[in-house]
This record gives sequence, C-alpha cells and structure tokens, in this order.
Amino acid sequence: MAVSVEHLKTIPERVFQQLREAIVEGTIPAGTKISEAELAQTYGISRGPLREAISQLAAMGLVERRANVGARVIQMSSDHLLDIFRVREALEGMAARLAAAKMTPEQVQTLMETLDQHGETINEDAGNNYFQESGDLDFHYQVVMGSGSDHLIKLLCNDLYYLVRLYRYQFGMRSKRGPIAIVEHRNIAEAIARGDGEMAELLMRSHIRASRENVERLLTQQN
Amino acid sequence: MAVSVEHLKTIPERVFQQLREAIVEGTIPAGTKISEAELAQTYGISRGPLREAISQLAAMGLVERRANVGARVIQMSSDHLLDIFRVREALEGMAARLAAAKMTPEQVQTLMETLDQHGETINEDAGNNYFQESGDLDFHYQVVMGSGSDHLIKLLCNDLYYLVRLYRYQFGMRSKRGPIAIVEHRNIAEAIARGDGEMAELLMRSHIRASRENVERLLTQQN
DNA sequence: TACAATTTAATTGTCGACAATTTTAGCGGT
DNA sequence: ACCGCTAAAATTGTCGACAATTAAATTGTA
Repeated sequence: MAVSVEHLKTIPERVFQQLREAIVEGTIPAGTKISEAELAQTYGISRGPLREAISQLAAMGLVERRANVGARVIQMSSDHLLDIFRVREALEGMAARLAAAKMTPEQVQTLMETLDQHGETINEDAGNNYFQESGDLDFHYQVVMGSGSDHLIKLLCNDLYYLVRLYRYQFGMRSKRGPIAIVEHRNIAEAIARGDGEMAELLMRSHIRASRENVERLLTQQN
Repeated sequence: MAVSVEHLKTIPERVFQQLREAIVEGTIPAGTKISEAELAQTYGISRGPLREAISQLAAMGLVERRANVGARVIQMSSDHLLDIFRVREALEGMAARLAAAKMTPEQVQTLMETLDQHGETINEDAGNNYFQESGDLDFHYQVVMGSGSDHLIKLLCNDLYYLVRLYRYQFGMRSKRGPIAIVEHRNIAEAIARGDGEMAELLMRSHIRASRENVERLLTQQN
C-alpha cells in the first residue's frame, strides 16, 4: 500500500510512519516493549523526536503508553476487534452515503475498474488472500476518499485502517468470504454510481456487519 | 464540565488538558499562534513537554501544525462544522444502538433523572442557553458512555465533543431548539430503556441531523 | 529454600543549549 | 514610493546530559 510521502520533512513524521508500518506488518510483534534508547540508536536520532513519534502511535491506538513505564505494541483482544468493526460500520456507512452524493464520474470509473481487476485476481488465484485482503482495503479506501469528508478520511484512512491491517496480521484468519465480498462491493459501487446514498449506506453497513459476524464465528470456534 | 483528573502525573498530560480547555473556552482565541517559548515560560516548563502537548492538540484537531512554522488554533469553517455533524450522526447513532443493548438499569435511571432536571431548568429559565447547551452534551455523553465501546468513547468524548464545544464558542449561535431537543432526548432515552436499539439509533441520527440542518439554516441566513 | 527489604541498574521524564528554518527588518536600485 | 535582495532576528527542530521513577538484583533473615 503506497502512501504519499512527499513531505516527511521532520524526523518525528518520518519515524512515525516507519514505526507504524513496522508494527502493522508485524516486524515489531504484538506486546513488544518500545525501548526509547534502543530505537533512537536504531534510527540514529535523538530521543526527543522519537518520543513525539511514539505519542502519535499511542494517539492512534497502535501502542499503549504508561507514564514512567513506557510503550508497548498493543495486542488486540476479541472485544477490541469487534469494537473496531462497529465503528467502521457506522463511519463507512456514512462515507458510502456521502460518496454517492459527491463522487465524481472519474472517481466512480476508477472504482469500477478496481473492482473488475479484483474479480479477475480472485478467479485466477482463489487461494491467495493477500491480494484479496489488500484489494478489500483498496475498495474501502476509495469510497472513503470519495466521501469528501476530511474527518471521515482522517478517522478511517489514517487511524482505523491501520488497526485493521494490524488485526489481520495478529489474528491471521483466512476469511473465504472473498467471492461474496466482491459481489457486495459491486452492489455498493453501483448504488454509489447511481447516486443512491440511502442504499449505499445500507449495503455498506450490511457488508461490514457480515464481515464482523464472520470474524465473530471464527473467533468463537477457535477458542 | 468536571473531568476525571486523578493521574496528571506527567507534564505533557497536564498542560495538554489546560491548553485544551483554554482553547475550547476561547481564552486562547481562534487563529492564535501557539508560541512555544511564550507558553513554556507561562507554564514554567521546558519546551520538550510542551511540544508533546501541542502534538496531542494537533492530533485531535484543535490546532493546526506546520513544520518549521508552528501551530495555530483552528478556526472552524462552515464545511468543517457540518462535517463534524455528519460524523457525530454516524457515531452517536451507533452509540445509541449499543447503549440500548448494554446500558445497566442504574445508568438508565441516571439518564432519566438528568432529563428531568434538564426539563425543569429549561422551564425556569427559557432564555439561558448555557445550561441548555451544557445539558445537551451531558445527555450525549451519558449515552456514549453507556455504549461500552472504548473506541466510540474515545472518538466522541475525547475528541469530537471538544470540537463541538469550540464551535459553540466560535459561532456562538443560540439555537432555540432547546425545548424540541429535550423531547427528542426523552424519546431516545425511552427507546434505550426498552432495549430497542434499532429505534434508538434511528432517533439519535434524526436528532443530530435536525440539529445540523438547524445550524445549516443559521449559517446561510447569516452570511 | 523462600521471602522481604534495600541497594543497584536501567528506563523514562525534563531541561537547557545548539542547529536549521522561517519570518522580519533593512538597504539599495529603479 | 515600490519592488527585490540581503542580512538579522526570532522561532521551530534536534541533540546530549541530568533528574526522577520504575524494574531488577542482591543481600539478609527466618
């Protein structure tokens, strides 16, 4: 997932992004203690900027910080995970509604092409969950961007989606909902394309709810 | 609005809260440049901890920060304000739905008593918007807490509600929806009390949407 | 050996000084 | 008087060292 990088002017920003990626990708495993001295040396910087980066990570919920003790990479509980789905259902439902009203024809066109591509990918390679999951976020990302809401974009694209990626790594569950999700995506996109915000929200919420219920099933049968 | 204060152990936390309150209350007016040197001297601290506090303010959207330039208190645009309402509609709708399922009888009891009190206050003193507005947030606060969702609580109570308070100061509009809002609050509370999550969400969203449309009207006729 | 208290070590929190960047002030030319 | 350029001042970014707190190790005792 390429992230626009143009202005990593300041050290905290750059280190924040690097740490965020390392945590999400699992390079720094869940529960790991974030040692300031160690990381400062690793990145060749002072502890000041590093602390600011850690604060940002704490603010978005990727690490938990306790005064005079330090920060640890969060390890997600089932409750925490299901909670995220509920917030996504609310926010992305609204995003879909707004996208139906505000997306430009070009954006809709791009969205459709993305879906076509996902459909092919899944046929060619039914077992590969990587592209599947990555593609899933791609779709949601585009819808949120299409909503034109700065707050929704910030909350979802800058915060929640990283938690989603983290959970996918930590729980590592293969969903098998891929083909169904593709169809649901297409239905949502068509509602957006015809400007039916009400329906777009309904379908998006239903889509995320189904995803949550699926995860809920996997969690209960696995414990 | 009393905030639990038990552990303002570290300087950044304490200063963050103080600055947040000063900004929301208008003590530091909109658009004001946040001078690090000046504030550090004012609070009698070093610039390090102060910068962390400013980062937190930037993360929650109360100030805007630019590298090598500094931070300024945000001045809310109409678009920004309406955007907040849409996010609130989505999040608080979900909060009400969850609250209907998870609120304890004691919490419901407290909620009802709060509403009784608001009703009296408004009758005694129909023109006083202070208690009205303050009471409004009180109600929403209790519902969100009742949802039991850590994420919703964080997003709404720790972030968005401060922006709401800020906008109420910056725009300073007297809504006159007070009596109507009270009735809407009561309907929402009753839906929650009887465990009807679907209806609670519907009513909450309708309530916030009405509030937004009212603000929208005031904005267009005033410009 | 197990446990508790005390001392030691390691880690986080805070500070003051220096470096880099931006903004302001001053100057000369047209 | 106005505009562009240069230099100075002010502000933010970064660093290294010290203080305060917490976690670990050691010792003493039952």
